[in-house]
Amino acid sequence: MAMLMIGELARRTGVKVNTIRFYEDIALMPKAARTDSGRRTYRETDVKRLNFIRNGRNLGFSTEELKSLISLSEHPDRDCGAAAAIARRHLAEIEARMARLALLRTELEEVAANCDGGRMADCQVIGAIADAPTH
Amino acid sequence: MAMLMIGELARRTGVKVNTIRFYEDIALMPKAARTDSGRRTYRETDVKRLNFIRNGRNLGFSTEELKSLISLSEHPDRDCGAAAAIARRHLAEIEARMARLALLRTELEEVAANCDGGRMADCQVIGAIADAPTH
DNA sequence: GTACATCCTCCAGTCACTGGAGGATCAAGA
DNA sequence: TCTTGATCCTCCAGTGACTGGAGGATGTAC
Repeated sequence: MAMLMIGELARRTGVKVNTIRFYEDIALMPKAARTDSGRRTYRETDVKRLNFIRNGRNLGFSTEELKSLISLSEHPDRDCGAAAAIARRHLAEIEARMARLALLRTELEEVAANCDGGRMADCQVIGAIADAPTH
Repeated sequence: MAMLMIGELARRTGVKVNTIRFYEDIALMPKAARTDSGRRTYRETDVKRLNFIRNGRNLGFSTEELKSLISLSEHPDRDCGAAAAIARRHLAEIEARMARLALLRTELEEVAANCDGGRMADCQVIGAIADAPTH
């Protein structure tokens, strides 16, 4: 089983070198083994874990959520309800964000629509923001 | 015309005291006049400006965008096309974010749907994230 | 006089990185 | 053996938009 240097791990996963080191700092990745001269070395399990992390981040999970999910997955005999709960909570957040953005878009469309390039003094954009509904 | 202390300005606009000071630091609000003992004082124009800022932030404009909009609005004879451009660019960003979130929701629904509380070893959530499509 | 609210400045923390300085190590070629 | 260039190391500052707190000064009401 070949050892990888951090640059090779970065290439294989698409995660930047600095980011991998950062993940080690916050304990999202385990402390890497080192060569005699102090360079980090990695194995296939690290490639898998980092891919999991990258995918999770792409799905919008926070690093803390990913820590929980990884820690859960390391106890194969436990109940997986906790993992499902994290995913569902996350989904609810996304739905809330989408709803908020949809509202925002409607308001902004009104703001943006009414400007036809007159003088600033009559600018609908400024006026619309000044009078925007309070949230 | 009455002078306001920072706490009263905060109460009137719903913007926190610390945040008002922060806005002054980044020059989104002008440097406030001070009393002899060094306390900030505000006038009605500051209430209006801060309301504009709060509304703009609620609409998702960045502080830099708001600086531009305010600076534009201080030149009433200029063309308002620049203000409209900021609003339209912002709208486009929001639409892009919404599209991205919609994709994400679909993927997450799949992740979350398949878990019925079995053992972690068979957990669909973990598996689905591990195999998530690469972006 | 004293209690309490409010104000001040300065600083650290949030989240998830990113980029760079300054220096060590490694492999390959001349 | 020497040098070049790539890669690695640690440490630190910056991003955006605040938030919260320490420690101390000031203002007001009783």
